[in-house]
Amino acid sequence: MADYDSKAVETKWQAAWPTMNIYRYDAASKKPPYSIDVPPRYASGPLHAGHAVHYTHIDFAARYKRMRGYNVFFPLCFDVNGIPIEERVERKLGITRKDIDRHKFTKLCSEFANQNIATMTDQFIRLGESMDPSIYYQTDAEYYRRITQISFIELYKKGYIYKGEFPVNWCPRCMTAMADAEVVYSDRTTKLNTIKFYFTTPPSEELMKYHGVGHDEHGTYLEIATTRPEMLPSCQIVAVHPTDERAPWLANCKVKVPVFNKEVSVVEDEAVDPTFGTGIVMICTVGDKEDLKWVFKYKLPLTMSIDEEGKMTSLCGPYCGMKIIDARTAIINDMKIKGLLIKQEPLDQSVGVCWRCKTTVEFINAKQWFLKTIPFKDLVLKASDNMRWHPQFMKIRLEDWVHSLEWDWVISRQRYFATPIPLWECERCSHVVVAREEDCYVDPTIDKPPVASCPKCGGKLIGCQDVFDTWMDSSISPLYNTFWKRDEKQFKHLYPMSLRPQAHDIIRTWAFYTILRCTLLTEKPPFENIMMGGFILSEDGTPMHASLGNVIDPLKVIDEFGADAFRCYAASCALGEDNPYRKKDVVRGQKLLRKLWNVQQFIRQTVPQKPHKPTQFTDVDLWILSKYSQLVTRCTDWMDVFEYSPAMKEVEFFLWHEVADHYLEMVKDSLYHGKDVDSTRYTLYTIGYGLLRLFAPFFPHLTEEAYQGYYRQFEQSVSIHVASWPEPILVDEEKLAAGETVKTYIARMRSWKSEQGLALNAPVSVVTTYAPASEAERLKNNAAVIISTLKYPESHAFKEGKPQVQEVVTAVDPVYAKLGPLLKSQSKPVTDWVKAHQSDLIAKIEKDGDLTFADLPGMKAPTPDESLIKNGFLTLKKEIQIKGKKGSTILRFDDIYVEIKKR
RNA sequence: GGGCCAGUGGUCUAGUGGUUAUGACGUCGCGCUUACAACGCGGAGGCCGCCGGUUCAAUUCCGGCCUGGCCCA
Repeated sequence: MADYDSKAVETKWQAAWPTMNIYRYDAASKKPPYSIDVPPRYASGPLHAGHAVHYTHIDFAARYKRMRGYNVFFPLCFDVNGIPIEERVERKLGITRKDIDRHKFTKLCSEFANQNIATMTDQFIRLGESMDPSIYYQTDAEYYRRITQISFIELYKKGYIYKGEFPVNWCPRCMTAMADAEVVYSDRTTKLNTIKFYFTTPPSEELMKYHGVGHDEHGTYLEIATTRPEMLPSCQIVAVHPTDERAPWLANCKVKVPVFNKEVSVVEDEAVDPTFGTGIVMICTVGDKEDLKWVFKYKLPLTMSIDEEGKMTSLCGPYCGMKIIDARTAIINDMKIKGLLIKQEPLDQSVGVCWRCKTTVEFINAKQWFLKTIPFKDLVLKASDNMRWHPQFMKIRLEDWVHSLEWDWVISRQRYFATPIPLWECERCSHVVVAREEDCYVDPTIDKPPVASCPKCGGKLIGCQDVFDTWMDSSISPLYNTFWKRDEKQFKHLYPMSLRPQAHDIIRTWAFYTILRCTLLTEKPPFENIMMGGFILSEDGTPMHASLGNVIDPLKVIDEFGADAFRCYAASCALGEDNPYRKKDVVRGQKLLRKLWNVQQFIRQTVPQKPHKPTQFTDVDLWILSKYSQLVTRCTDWMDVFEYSPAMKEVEFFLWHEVADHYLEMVKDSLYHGKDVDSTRYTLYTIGYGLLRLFAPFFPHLTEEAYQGYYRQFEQSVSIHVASWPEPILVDEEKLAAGETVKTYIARMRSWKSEQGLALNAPVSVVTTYAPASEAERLKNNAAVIISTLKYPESHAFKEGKPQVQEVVTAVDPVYAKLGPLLKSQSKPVTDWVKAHQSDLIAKIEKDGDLTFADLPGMKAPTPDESLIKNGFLTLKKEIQIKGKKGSTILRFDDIYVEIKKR
């Protein structure tokens, strides 16, 4: 029979499945829905191994639920808005978005994304994903953006949207706002300048004894260290830590900003680092993110000393119009001349820079649109409590994030390639006119407002130039998927969705925003289960980065080993944990596939027709059917909680060891000689078909090939992927025990034969097997199987008891688990004494047969007469020292003795 | 600096309050046996990250530290 050819088989079924309609969500179906809120893949480039693993995990869930009888909703989808795509396009064409027409630029972005979508769609197919293209969406399409806009309008009507001023990250060279994600950090050395802030009224004399306070001919001053002296014009406040020894004297004092002579107060604040500089900090609008927090906390005016071009503003008096770095030099020089500079020292710091041009990022104040978030913390937390998190601990991350939120969500971006904000503003009075829901999708940079002029003052309405943050699109995926605002019946049927799968790095974004927005709009949490994938690292345990050249291309792996083998690696990744790429698990997959294929070949060859249920079963058949039933139960439990690694491991172990190594060897001879074939063929068919279905979510290609090539002719389902998930059949405890005894007996004899250089089926002249009563009974009942498997002579006999051998006790071992709880602190001296007096104890046992606590000196025995060996406080190690009859060899394992005629 | 997760034979990994720790890949030895030599049988290989604490008993529970990952400052 031919070897398994993964490449040919995978290609074949990947081509056939789309025509078979087996992965379709059927809106008319009576089956319960199982809806998956698939992460719309971001269209900036092809998938890497990490994405491939995540989507494969989702596919496991989809395939499993399909087999469990659900009408599975598993859309193919892509996320196509936003800055990273804009930037890829700019880089590719060597332009900035401002160089060409706005709408031409977005068209280029669209084309770029669509190419990536085509590539990724092909990748999904080659991975064996069962996504449904009939419910396809991409977030930049008008049908999707329409829903984004409607969801915004609904929230606007509820009063949750407002316009406010907010500083944004700004690159003065590229002249653009940017998301935090675009800011990278760079280490550089700068100068820390300690400068004088004079008190406007003389402070308490007692303050003079502390550090950081000085006096000269101009008065008393505070020493403040700063790396940004050019920010002095926007200095609003000075802060000291509340536990600082100077704080009681300093709080509420007034000091004068050097050079600019502006009066500011001193406040106490926990966030001040008392060990940095002089322990006193000046707070400006806005130097860095820490300043921003203070700005909000103290409600400081958002005056800006730097403009959009990175030049000093009119606030800066004589320095107005200078570049930042020139202004810094000039101010330092002026302070030196006026004696305001105490010292300059070098300082290593990490600054935010533009990822593209490495210019230091500044904060620029701009009018922005916000969605209220702070008032809804409890709403989000409650919604998350009503979802099942897998793994559970990931919920903590969401909770930490929600608790740490300090301001509302800025949803506007000064960008092009995203969903337009559907509103117009009056040129004259700033009155806002929002689009009508029925008009969406609208683009206010092109489309006319719903009213000709401002309803308030009659002024001209200007279309909003801003666009939405991309998370505004992706965080309504559950609403888009469930036909919200389009088909009320489907929406009621599908919402909340059954499962949100995602990675843990976007809990604070995708998970948080989705829960927030969907709950605000529907008053119900958006999903019932949330499954968190971990991070896939490179083979050496470091993160994959294009720049490090350690990115794993899943297609290369598939070319070499096949998609099913790659999926084996994916299944071996524990949920929620970071996993390095493990080639060995792909190799393991390849081996496992081959084994599964070969076992299926064996069944196919020995079971020509679907067998009827026999009236009588052999013991080993009942044994393997019981094991199989237990396996089905355990595996189902794992699948239900998205734990694919142990699920597959259990099935793998059963296939390879219980079935292939033991069961098949036991039944081969009977099959070849036509004994008990009804029982065995039925059993083989049952576990063969069952195993194939248990493996189907993991290895969709091989299982389909094996199904179509054999089981299909006897079964109803057009594909194994719509066959029903196996059910347990029977668990017979007595046969389970009997089967284990037989299996172990055969395995031991088999290893012995192998050690002797004998093949498993080489004849061996075993005369008698002795075993304790219960085991002898079980072995005797299965004598035929044992004799035929191990090739014993027909004359071999199973006997109860022991042969005539001499047994010697070689060691007495304490049983810690029994002795410890009884003796507590006495257990160590006792066990040590036992170990030290082996020969005495052995002699006593040989004389009396057992020991009691009274035999162990130096201890207070709670029950002095208790038999220690009989009651399991001590165990004995024994050895056979003399053979039995002449010309025989005795083998022993546990209490079983096997007498073999010497050759 | 903070939150969460992980640290177990060469590599990767499972798991447990009971002293003899699971499996895979690799490696070594032996063996072609009518599904499978890409297979079978066997072997070697571990102070379960480090330091303390709780306990009769800790790889497991607690605290601290170190290293790596994700997120946030």
